[in-house]
Formats: sequence, C-alpha cells, structure tokens
Amino acid sequence: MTHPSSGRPVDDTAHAHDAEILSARWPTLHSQDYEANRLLRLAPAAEYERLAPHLETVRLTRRQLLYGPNEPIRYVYFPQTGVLSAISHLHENRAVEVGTIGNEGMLGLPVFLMSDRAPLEAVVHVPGVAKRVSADTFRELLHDCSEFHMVLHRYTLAFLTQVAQSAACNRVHSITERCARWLLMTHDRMQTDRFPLTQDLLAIMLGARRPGVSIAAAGLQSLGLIQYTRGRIAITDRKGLENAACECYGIVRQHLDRVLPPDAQPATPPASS
Amino acid sequence: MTHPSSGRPVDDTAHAHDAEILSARWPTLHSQDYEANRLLRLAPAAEYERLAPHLETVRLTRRQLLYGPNEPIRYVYFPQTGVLSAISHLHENRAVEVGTIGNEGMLGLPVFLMSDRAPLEAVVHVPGVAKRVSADTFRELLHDCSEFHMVLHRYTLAFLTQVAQSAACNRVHSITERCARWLLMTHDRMQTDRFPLTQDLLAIMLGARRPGVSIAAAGLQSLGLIQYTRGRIAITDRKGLENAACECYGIVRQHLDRVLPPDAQPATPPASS
DNA sequence: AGGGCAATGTCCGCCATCGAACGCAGGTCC
DNA sequence: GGACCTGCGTTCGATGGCGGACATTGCCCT
Repeated sequence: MTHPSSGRPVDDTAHAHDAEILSARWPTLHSQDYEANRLLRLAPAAEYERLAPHLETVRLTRRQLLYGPNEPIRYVYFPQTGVLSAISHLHENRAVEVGTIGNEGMLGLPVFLMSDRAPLEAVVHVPGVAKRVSADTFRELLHDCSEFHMVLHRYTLAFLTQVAQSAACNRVHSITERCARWLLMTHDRMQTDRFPLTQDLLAIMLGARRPGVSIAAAGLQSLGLIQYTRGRIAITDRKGLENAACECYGIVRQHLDRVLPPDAQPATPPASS
Repeated sequence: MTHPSSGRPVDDTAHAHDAEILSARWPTLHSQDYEANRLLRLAPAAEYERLAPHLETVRLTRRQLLYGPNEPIRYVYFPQTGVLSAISHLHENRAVEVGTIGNEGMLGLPVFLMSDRAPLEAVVHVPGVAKRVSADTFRELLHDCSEFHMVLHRYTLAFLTQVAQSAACNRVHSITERCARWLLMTHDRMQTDRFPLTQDLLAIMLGARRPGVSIAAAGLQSLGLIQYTRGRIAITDRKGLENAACECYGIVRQHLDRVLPPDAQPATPPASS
C-alpha cells in the first residue's frame, strides 16, 4: 500500500487516486525552491536548513486522524496542500470544528507551546501532502531558531484569532453564513476550485445538523456560488461567496495576512543585500 | 481623581467603594511575598526581579476599556484580583466574549506573540487590581527571561484551549449551562463568593439576549445555586453550579491546571536541590 | 446488471432563543 | 420627598435550527 522508496511520502492509508496531486513536488525537500508552506517559507535559510533534514513528507488522506484529544502529539505537521481541522469533542457524539489549518500554518501548536497534548482532535479534511517533524526533534531544534520562533509566535496569534472569531461566529451567525465562510477558508487553502467535501462533514465543521447544511448548501448552489455532487464541491463564484459569508471570514483572513504576509521573505535575507 | 503618591495604584476612573479590596497588598511589589498572579508566581526569582521594577500596580474599574479591537496594546496586565474579558465585536452592536482573564493569566498575549494588536476588545468585568508593564518594556525584558517565556507559552496554550472550548460551547450548549459555566470561571478568579455583575453584562458575555439570561439566572437562583440583587451576585452552592454547568468548565479548568499548576513553584528552584 | 452503500433532499413537530416592548422596583441624587 | 436611572422580570409573536425519520439518487463493487 505504501511506497517505501527513497524520497517518497510515507503513507499508511492512501487511496490511489490521491497520488497525482503531488506528482511534481516532493524529492526536493530542503533546497531553496518555492516552499508551499507559509511558515516554512518565512524561516530564514539557515534555520530552514537546520530543520530540513528532519522534515519528512507524508501524504494526508481523507479523514485520517492525526491526533486525538488529550493524546500525546507525536508529530508536527506543515501542510503543503490539503486542509486539516482542529475539532473539539463534547459529551458523546457532539463535535465542533474550532480551527482550520492549511498551507498557511501548522498542526501541533501545543508542542511549540510547551505541552505535548491538547483537548482537541486533529483530522484531515481535504487530502494533501504535509511535511512533518517528530515533536521531540522539533522541540530541540527550536532552541536554535529564533527567527522561526517568532514566525511561530505570530502564527499562534493568528490561529488564536481564528478560534476566537469562531467562538463569536458560532454564537451569532446563521448556518448559511458560516457555511460560506467555511468554504472560503477552505478555498484559500486549496490550489483548485474543486475539492472533496461531504455535507455530513461540513455539518460537523459548522456544528450543525446535516439537513440544515443541506438546505444552506442548496441555497448557495441555487445562487450559483457553488456547485456540488456527491462529495465533491466546486467554488464557482468566489466574490459572491464572500458576500454571502459573515464578516468573520474577512477579519480572520486580514489578521492572518497582516501578521504573516503570504508573500513575505524571511527577515534575515537569504543571501542578498 | 487619581492618587499619584508613591506606590499607589494609578487609577483613572476609580469609584471610591472599590478601594478597600486592595488595602493590604500593594506597596510590596518586587519582593518574595506571595504573588497573587499565577504567571508571575511561576517566574523564577531572578527573572521576576528583572521584571519587578517595571511593574506598576493599577486599579481596574468596572467596565474600564483596557484596549479596543485593532488598537495598539500599550500595556500588558497581570491581574491580582478582578476579572477581565476578551470580547469579539461583530457588525455593530453584536458582541460576544471569547475569553476570560483573571489572576491565573495575563491580558495582552498579542504582545508576547509578536504583534501589537488583535481584533479583540479587552474590558474589565469585575473590578480589581493588576500589575502592568508597558508593551515595549515587556518585549525587551522577555529576551532575558527564558523560563518565564515558557510559562507564557503554556499560558498561551491554556488560553487557546479556553477560547476553543468556548467556540464549541457557544454552538452547542444552552444559556443556562453557559451561564453556570461562566459564573464558575469568574468565581475561580475571585477571592470572594460575592461580586458585582449585572445580567446585562452577563448577556453580552454569553452572546445571548438579556431576557434569556434573566430566565436562566432565575432558574439557577430558584435552585439555590446563586443569589443576586441589582448588580450583585453571590455563589451559594458551588457544587450545584458545577452540576448545572456544561463539561466545558471542567475541560478548560483541568487543562489550565495541568499546564500551569496553581501551587507550583518556578522550575528553576529558588535555592534547593 | 443488480445489490448495496454513501451522499443528498425533504418532511414533520417542537422547542429554545430571538426581537421588541412594557412594567416594576431598588437605589441615588437633588 | 420626588425625579430619575439602572437593573430585573415578563409578556407576545416569530423563527431558525433541532431531532428524527424517510425517500431519492449516484457511485462502487461484485
């Protein structure tokens, strides 16, 4: 099932049809070609080089559980593609997404924040590829990476902001608004307009019932904003979706891009100037 | 209106009747007597001493705005008594609390996290006293305080957990449950069973309407769990309240106490071993 | 081609909460 | 003592979303 040859992604549970997504990218791990993950991209060259040998590229498959609530976190993930979710579980069967992680961020903040676990579950939402480091190695390496340390601080704040906004949003906004917001956030983290997503899953993400999401999604579709069939969804009118979504989308996005500009270079320049 | 003599708290808007709360405490800023704030308490002596000269004690008055959304944060606050709230503001008039801060924590995490602002508002909820440092000084001092740095990392995680839990809680639990939870969280941060609190304010905190809170509060009172009149509330049956509250209370509390034990000593022991 | 499952559409009754208003009472100030 | 404000209780209709169930429709598998 896996393909244990040299540079290939480690993969426990891959489906064959996920493979083509990543065909172009992986053997060039630690050189200066474009790094898809925003955080790694913002690491200065020296610190990136230090990290690189310990980064392994793995494939993330749909619904894969990366860690459970209050379980020790064994790896820290830097997604290149795909989308992950941090999910809070309440008393049996109720579960709500509290945070979304894609190539703008990392999964495993608790490791950075001096703990080895958190009461959240991490699940793969949209399949993709990530680089990962073992938690222990990561902890050690951080000592010598002051610049990257700061990058992670900023990301921590951005993530905190996202979660905080969700707390308010979950209280105030309608299913349709939240649905639109969620789709936009996911779209931001994707390279294509089409991605796999069932309404079942979406319902959990939004902390709503599936029929409710069904209606909301049908509404958005009838407005021509999205289009979906059996677990595949396509964003067909982004502007329109932004209108349909609540303000929360813009607030979180702007804050993220302010503290971690998507096109910024590392503060200690690679070689020039 | 203020009292600019030597060690006295700076105070822009104090009401006279808040004064007795703090009569015993303030002139002994930087010595090793018991520090009321859990984070400062966990700082090793050397680092605490470095911080101490820059800490000024201020009085926090009810409804005082400590900073507004997206405003530069000028001070970092370590409450000794009283309770603060981080509030998310949505499109005009809707506002929801996303985090609570008392003597277990600090206000101004964005400063620690390499930013100078966040889209949250910070308001005093229950009057009290806090130590504060200017944001700039705090940033500088942090470089030399690696142990305290770690403490703050842990607190960041605890706060993140609290906010994440609120996101889920806000989506799922009833007003009564959230009301009970909120009272418990506040009670944890208080030294007494009675404190000022209007249902108006409580409604904002819970992101609900005032009449809704009125009913929930009346319910809790009729069960003998609390008691209130005109802006003063008393916790009369803590155990009972814990039963009435949702699981979120316990989850957040346990997580906090695990990453930052309330009675722990600084990791670099004062003199022994 | 047909069985079966996964994903979606839809219907019902119901309840918590909303939105907006009005009435009352305790405390404060003149 | 009276005016006033703030905090609390309560009412009414409206409604979004819940809980649970059932009917469809693609897609996959054999």
